[in-house]
Amino acid sequence: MSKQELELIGQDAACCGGLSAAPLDEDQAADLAKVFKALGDPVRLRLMSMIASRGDGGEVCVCDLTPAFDLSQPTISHHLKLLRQAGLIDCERRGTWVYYWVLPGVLDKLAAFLATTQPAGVTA
Amino acid sequence: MSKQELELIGQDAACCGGLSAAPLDEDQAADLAKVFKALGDPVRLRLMSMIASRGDGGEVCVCDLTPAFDLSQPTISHHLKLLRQAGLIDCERRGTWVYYWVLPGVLDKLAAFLATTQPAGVTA
DNA sequence: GGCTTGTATTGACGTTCGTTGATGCAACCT
DNA sequence: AGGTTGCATCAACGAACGTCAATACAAGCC
Repeated sequence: MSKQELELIGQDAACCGGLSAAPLDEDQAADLAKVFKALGDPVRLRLMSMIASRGDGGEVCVCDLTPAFDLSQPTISHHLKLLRQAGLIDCERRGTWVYYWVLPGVLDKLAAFLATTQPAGVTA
Repeated sequence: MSKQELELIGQDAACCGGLSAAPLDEDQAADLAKVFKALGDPVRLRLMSMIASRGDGGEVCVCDLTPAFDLSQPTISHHLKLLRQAGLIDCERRGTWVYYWVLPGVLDKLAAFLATTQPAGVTA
């Protein structure tokens, strides 16, 4: 159930000094744009927020997410799939229900990528 | 020349505790999604990076941005307009040329919004 | 004035995206 | 086994997006 994420925030965002450090090359830009594009939809942003606000290691059942929107169930499922393909979240089926959580470190790596003041000691 | 930005990263991202603090309401999500959508294109990400890497208060002439892409001049102009409407950059015409710069604080506010570990003393 | 250069806007095109109803699959319960 | 519930996938639709050629605008130069 959990496969095919991008795992690009590790190499690109963390290592290469961030958006303001130096001009991105085409590949870095293409990879990172996928992540921002995934966050560039109100429904997906709310989904991310609902999942992320469960705290570290927290999980949310799809059955708790869907009723918060005026959208059909396939639409929510589609947005969750996009977030998963962007490497932001992962999921697991337990019995009848499917639980989603935020992949650890992803949001902080993205934040570090955007920040203009680079945190000390990130050279490694 | 400089008008019609969003200026939403001030109210939403900074004040309301960030993505992981609590579920976003629809309005916050809609506003912030516009910013992430603006960053969700490889060309616009590279443009942002090229402008932001000029440092604090740094400016870039359009004539330095356009030749870095295999795209027509109107396309670059269009992407710059979207970044400006998202409240990320601003511009000014000086003589024949137009210079762009990153609006101060925007990237750091976005980074703070994404970070799961909220920086201390942001309650005000 | 006209000519040239740099940038923005317009109008059109093909592609991608967001959404839905219908359907399929997985797991539980009699 | 059959029936029910939760979630994913499929196929199709309109809307939004990225791109371009053509055009318009602004400023400098002759």
